[in-house]
Amino acid sequence: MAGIKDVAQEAGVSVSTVSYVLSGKRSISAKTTDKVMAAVERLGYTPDASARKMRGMRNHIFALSAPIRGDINQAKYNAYFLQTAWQAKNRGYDVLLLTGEDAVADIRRVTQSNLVDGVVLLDIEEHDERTAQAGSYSKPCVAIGYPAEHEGCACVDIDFATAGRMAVDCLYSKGHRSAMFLRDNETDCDRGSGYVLLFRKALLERAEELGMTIHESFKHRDDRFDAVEFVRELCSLDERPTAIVNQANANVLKLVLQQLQASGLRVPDDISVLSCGTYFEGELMPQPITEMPVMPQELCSKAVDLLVDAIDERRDIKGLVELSAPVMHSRGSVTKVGDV
Amino acid sequence: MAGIKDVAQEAGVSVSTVSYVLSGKRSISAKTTDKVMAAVERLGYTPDASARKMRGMRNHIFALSAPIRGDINQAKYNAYFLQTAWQAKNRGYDVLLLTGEDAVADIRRVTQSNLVDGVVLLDIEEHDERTAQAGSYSKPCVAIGYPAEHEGCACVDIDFATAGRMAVDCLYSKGHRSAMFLRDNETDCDRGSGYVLLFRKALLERAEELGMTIHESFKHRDDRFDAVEFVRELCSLDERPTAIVNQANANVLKLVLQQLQASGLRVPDDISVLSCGTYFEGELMPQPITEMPVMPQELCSKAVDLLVDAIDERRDIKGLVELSAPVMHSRGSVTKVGDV
DNA sequence: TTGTAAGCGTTATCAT
DNA sequence: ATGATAACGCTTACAA
Repeated sequence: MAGIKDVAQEAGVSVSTVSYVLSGKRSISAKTTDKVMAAVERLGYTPDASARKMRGMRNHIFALSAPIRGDINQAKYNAYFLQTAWQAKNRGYDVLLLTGEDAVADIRRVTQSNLVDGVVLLDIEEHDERTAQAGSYSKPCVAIGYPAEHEGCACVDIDFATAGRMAVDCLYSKGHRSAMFLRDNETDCDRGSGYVLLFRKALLERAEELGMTIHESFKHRDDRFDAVEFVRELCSLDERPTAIVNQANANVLKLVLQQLQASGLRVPDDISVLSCGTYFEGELMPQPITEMPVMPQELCSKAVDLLVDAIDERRDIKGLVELSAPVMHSRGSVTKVGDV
Repeated sequence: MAGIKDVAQEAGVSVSTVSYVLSGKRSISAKTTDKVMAAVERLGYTPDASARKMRGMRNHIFALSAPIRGDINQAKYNAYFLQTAWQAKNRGYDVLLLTGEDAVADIRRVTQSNLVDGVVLLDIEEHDERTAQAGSYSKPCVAIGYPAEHEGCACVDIDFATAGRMAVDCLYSKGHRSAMFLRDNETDCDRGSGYVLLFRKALLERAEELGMTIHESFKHRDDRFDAVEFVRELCSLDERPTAIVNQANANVLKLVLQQLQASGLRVPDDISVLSCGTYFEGELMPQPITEMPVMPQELCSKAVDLLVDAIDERRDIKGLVELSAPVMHSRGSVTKVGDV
């Protein structure tokens, strides 16, 4: 591998001249510049990343922590991986993927050894060890999610409390007085994903305020969702709910939509469907579903911007919380009901 | 940040002693070891990754190239990301994610600057610039896939040619003489994903040999698969095919299965379904489907092993090709037909 | 068993 | 406008 010394020799100049030509940090004569660039070209010289960083320069790498937890289907994080990597590249950073089970240990290892300049946290739980320890990391840290303990890092998330209220308000204003709340299997809740809890709390509270009824239902058999049972319960309720608020994934919702059709219930004529905190972009739904989606692109973009700011501008982002307003994408699956 | 000098001072020994205690490369008295370890603990010392690598040591990072191509649904690569990261960690390596559109440029950048010790290539096309250029990378490289040009790197893949023949043999031996070939929308084919081409070629050739009829069908409207039209065509054929060979993704197959049911065709009584090169583990299929799956775990494991071997043992893996035998997972969706 | 010092490839501070 | 050189934090050959 050709080093800066080889280039200097090839060009007949000193190493510092080569360095300055490449960095542009001082004025160099056109002739010298040409000689050096030619030599660089000829030798295929690329500066060594480690040596460069030894001089106190940035590494231009940050860690992306997405611990693999056996029970969870991780497919939904793919969009976050790609968006983070993409945004990082836009800002001149590479992404080091950390998927080990002991996430805190991994983060400590890569931050303390100066392998990375910062950390992005994915798949945040309500009580997340990674954010709880963030204050002790030697590099800035941004969480995509909104955990209870977040003094040591910045947080970026959708405002799920508002989303919960918006969901109720949307339905209530269209005359709905009773709705089913459809969630994924309980794993996520047990783990305590913050957004699920927040959304549910706000949903129930706002419904209470307005005097709207929310039926919670968990129909899972052998870890699989039972759509037939769900629809059966829906139909058997005294005052049949006129809407479904969905927070489950695409597969579960598809099963429900199918079963509704099989039961002769048309969407939205017989029942409205509103999906929240989901991401059906590109998913093949039987019909378009009105949605307040999560926004991987927006969240990742914000997170990366914040982190790069903290790194490059030495900005202190500890404890910062940025919640994005939920956005309602009307796709016709929610309609008015009654005499409203 | 505490450095090795601080530790040496704190422990009252020389820097080299600290280094040797940590590396275990020479025998140190128990007393000294204790003193040093205590100091390391007290100061929370972690060696600097760059400085370490400057001394010719490995970086213990490799690049994972998965270029974002606008038209493709990247969700299917998630399993490969995670498996690669997981296997890498088992072998003591971290993974740097490269998703830039100009993949070759990214790879050159990280290999030439010694940021990574090796490269793993994902989502390989039949004619892939990344493998075509692999010979000129300054680090070893493994492709998960089997492209035309692969002199400069190692390749790890399922043996899709054999899979194609196995699919035909399986159906033929059960009395099937005519089948529909169901593929994803044509994007993958146009791009020329190697495995799709290989599988199709072998499938058609073997069918020809045995005198079996394969109907190819592309029913896509507005970039969406039209299951209704597909089943209509299936039923309208003179000698109605008794089997479907599927290579499309879970969503497309689900639509077809649904439509078959709607048309009164039962699987496998009225029509057999065999899926190849897919990965339905954990997907919610209406019913279990006999499958020759792709095997992310096995492929990634092999790829990582190969790469780590090349890095740590300086083994030359250029041009190496390792094809895994396809495995048939019988799940009851293929049955005998006629008087066999 | 332990210490001293050279050197890895850069960048930045001097000097010229 | 350019060159010589110290320094970054570590590993290891050589000395004691």
